[in-house]
Amino acid sequence: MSGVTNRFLSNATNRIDAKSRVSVPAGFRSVLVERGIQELYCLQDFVYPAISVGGPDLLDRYERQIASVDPFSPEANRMSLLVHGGGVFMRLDAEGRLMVTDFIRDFTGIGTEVTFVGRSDHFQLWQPQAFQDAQAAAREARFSSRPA
Amino acid sequence: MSGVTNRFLSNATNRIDAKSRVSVPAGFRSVLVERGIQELYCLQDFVYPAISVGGPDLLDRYERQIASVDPFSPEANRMSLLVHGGGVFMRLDAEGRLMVTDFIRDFTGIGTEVTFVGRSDHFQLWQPQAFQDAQAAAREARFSSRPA
DNA sequence: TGGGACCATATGGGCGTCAATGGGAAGAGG
DNA sequence: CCTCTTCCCATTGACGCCCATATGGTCCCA
Repeated sequence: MSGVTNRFLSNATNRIDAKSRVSVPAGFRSVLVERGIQELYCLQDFVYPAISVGGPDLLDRYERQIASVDPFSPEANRMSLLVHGGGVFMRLDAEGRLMVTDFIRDFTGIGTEVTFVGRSDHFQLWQPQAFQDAQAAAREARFSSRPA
Repeated sequence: MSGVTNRFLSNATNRIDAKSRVSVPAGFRSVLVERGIQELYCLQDFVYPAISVGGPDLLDRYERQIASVDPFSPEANRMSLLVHGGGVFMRLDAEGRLMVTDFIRDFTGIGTEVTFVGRSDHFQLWQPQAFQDAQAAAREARFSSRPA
């Protein structure tokens, strides 16, 4: 079924407080509950300056990929460096907020606000303007000729 | 299963004090406890300028790898030189710190700070900047095939 | 149909606990 | 006898856990 509560959809922008916390949009939180996700696995996106956030299954998916090659190969070493060394587990506080660490700030350029972007089976953290730009660029590339 | 306390994940950078000690991140320490690891086996990574740290099982795994290739190959010879000749056992002190020896400094270029990098079944010690660079390079190289 | 009670989300901040760090003193080894 | 290491305790700063407030929207009822 294609209900609304079991997928991460749409986007929202929230403010970061003085303690570097930001509320995860309520809609996303209910998806997390729906999916029984408590531990959040966070990883740098491979293409965009964004942090991907999902359940442990997100990590599983990458690990299966690693397992498919020789574990001692430089290839596997490189993947593990990103997936294991670059990935972080986080949890939300009682109010459904997460910490915006330097790890997240440095990679995304996030300053005072975070744009949450649904990606179906996970969601992402973006610097608001970067998200606008990337979306505009994606639109541009897909529908090549369109006057603004 | 992909619990959080039974694998080494994510990364953290800690300072080395005047006595050349550095705190192992609390998260990593609990994984060590979880796995019943007391003696730490350390050796040089085959690819990167990093020291790999794990339990005695880490040594086992490398020995099996050596055994799986032609024992007279330059490859096996080289691996044995590193694994058997280059490996070191260490222990943590009561506060969960380890000594940063010259063996570690020389191979990694570590100066005043250490970046601890989770690698699932073991973790690594990196010079902070070297880790940043290696990760950026790995991301650049990306995967040959990507998850759907 | 307009007003108001009610509710959920987002946001702000206090406070206790624990990890990270620094340094002193006792013990082992050369 | 001197140095290097190990054990122990003190400090501090970050993070988790808790409760308080604001803001916007919805529903109910007059």
